[in-house]
Amino acid sequence: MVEHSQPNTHKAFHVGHLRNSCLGVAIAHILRAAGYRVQDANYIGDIGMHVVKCLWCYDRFHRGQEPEAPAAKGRWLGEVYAESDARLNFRDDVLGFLLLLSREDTAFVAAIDRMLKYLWRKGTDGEDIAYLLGRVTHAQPIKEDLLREENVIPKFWPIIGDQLRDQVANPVPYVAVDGQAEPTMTPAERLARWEALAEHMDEWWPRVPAWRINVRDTFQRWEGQEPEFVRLWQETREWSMADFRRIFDELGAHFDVWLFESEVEDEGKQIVRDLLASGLAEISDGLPVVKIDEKLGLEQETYRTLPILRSDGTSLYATKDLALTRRKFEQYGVDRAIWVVDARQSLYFQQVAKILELAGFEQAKQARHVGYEMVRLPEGVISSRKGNVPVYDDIRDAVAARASEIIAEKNSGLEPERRAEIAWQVAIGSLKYAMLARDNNKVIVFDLDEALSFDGHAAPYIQYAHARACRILEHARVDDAGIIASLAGLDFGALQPEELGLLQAIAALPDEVQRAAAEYRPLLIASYVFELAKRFNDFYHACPVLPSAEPVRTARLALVAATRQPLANGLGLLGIAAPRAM
RNA sequence: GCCCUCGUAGCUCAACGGAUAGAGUGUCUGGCUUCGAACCAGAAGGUUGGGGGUUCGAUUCCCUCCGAGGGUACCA
Repeated sequence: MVEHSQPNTHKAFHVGHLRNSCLGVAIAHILRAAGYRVQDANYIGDIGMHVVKCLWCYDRFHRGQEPEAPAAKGRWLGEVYAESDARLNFRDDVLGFLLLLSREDTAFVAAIDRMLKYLWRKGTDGEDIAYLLGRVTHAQPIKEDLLREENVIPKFWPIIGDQLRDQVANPVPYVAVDGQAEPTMTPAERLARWEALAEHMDEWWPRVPAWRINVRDTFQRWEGQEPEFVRLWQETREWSMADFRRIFDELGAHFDVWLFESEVEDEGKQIVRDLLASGLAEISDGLPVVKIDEKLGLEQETYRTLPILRSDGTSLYATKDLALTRRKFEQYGVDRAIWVVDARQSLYFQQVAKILELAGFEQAKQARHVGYEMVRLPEGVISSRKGNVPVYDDIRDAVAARASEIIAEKNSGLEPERRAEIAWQVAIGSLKYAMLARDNNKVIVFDLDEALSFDGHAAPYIQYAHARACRILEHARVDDAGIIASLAGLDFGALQPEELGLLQAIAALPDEVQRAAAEYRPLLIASYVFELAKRFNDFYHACPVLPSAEPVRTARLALVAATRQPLANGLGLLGIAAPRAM
């Protein structure tokens, strides 16, 4: 069983999720091709803190404001989630920004220092000003609970803005200072960030603590299964699910099993009770945990300690994964369970498997985590705080539009319907290839401009080779049966190096599949199909097929047919379509 | 502190201990009257982060240092 995709409802499906789905789909295909019986499992994060935050924000600020069109609701809900996060983290964001300024900008520190001293002399909010002053000049974090007057930051905020505006208006060339980190933001970016925070400063800052309490209360509404809340959860969850079903359909991701976090909570809590009863788990500072190293008698920190339930009795990801992992082996009868989840959770999955093993569930040894690194943008990490989350739908639209444009330009004879279909295959293929032609343990730098270019090492190169092979066979008016009938008497005459190279590439597929399956590395197939397409191009340019005299013509036609098939098959393993024309 | 991953051409990436470390992209030069130019040919671009070691042979394995990212008890 390959568990992959795992999107969270009430959140946007972005380019990071895309890598996971592409990897999961490809790994499942490759394992099947290697001879295994495989089940694809999706695990929807339909409950948890993120859902509670989103629903709190919806209920409190946006009830009834959702768009009419059903197709637009999922995305809108994701925006509400992002807003809830921004509201609840507002103070942390503000203080984090101040810390960044005080660390990176000596001019800022000097100016703020002067202004604060001035205010202090005037006797304004004396102790808080002294505290802020100390923190800023020493580039130390400001702790909000050490502030005497709660609203000192909102009062202080315009002063910071004045300074930042001044820095933008009177730019000073940047001079590197030894031992000091390079600034991560330009003065203009700092000002923009300040303005974004300033917009909500007076309204949000004072309310953050109350909001946090509200969210905790909202969590209890879920735990208590309050009917009105459950209804709201079901309704909004479906908005996201409708989106997901469409996206997975577009990506060619089909699932044999749909798992939901909301469905394994009770089972998970039961396991926690069992673990506590058996003495494997214990309550430490009020928190149910398993001290794994201690139970294993390990001196060296290895598996550490895993909390398996919140101290208030609500469930954690771990609570549910313990139940789910057992269920995969017992209820679904699998003999190997694979988690395709990003590499940050690698320790966590080792912990889950080890706890089950300690509890006597031997099959947990056959649970494997296939990790992969994150997707970044050329300008940096994807972060909802920075507002640079590339939503899947937007990327897909951009790539599809570009594909359509290029097809119209290069193959104007195609009827519009066919063009639309092929544009789609090229666009999705391009995106998928960008996600798969990189090893699992490498960070992907996703550059939309690069994804929009269909030249070179990319899916369209391979799809194009396939389309040309198809066209040759079409011109020759031969089908597979005709090719097969001719095989016995093939005569290449003097075999050309390009023909030999192509033959070798064709023959390499089975070994590549086995290796890719053993190592869970679709990259090997991605490299293979590119290499095969390149060999085909070499052959194509060096060895005319249709104009050749018999018996070479028939032999080369067979070679074209024998290339077309593994090209299509290899692309298929990656979940990429192989159009017959482009 | 401890653990994991990464560091290869300007940029994005390959390379199952094995030949002169390869592609793409970008730059420069050429090729459509020829099965489709989303292609092809050529030029230029490298102390594989530094230093040790194992080996007939190291980008690959081991040690060490440097740099980047991530994880490390109530996020997922």
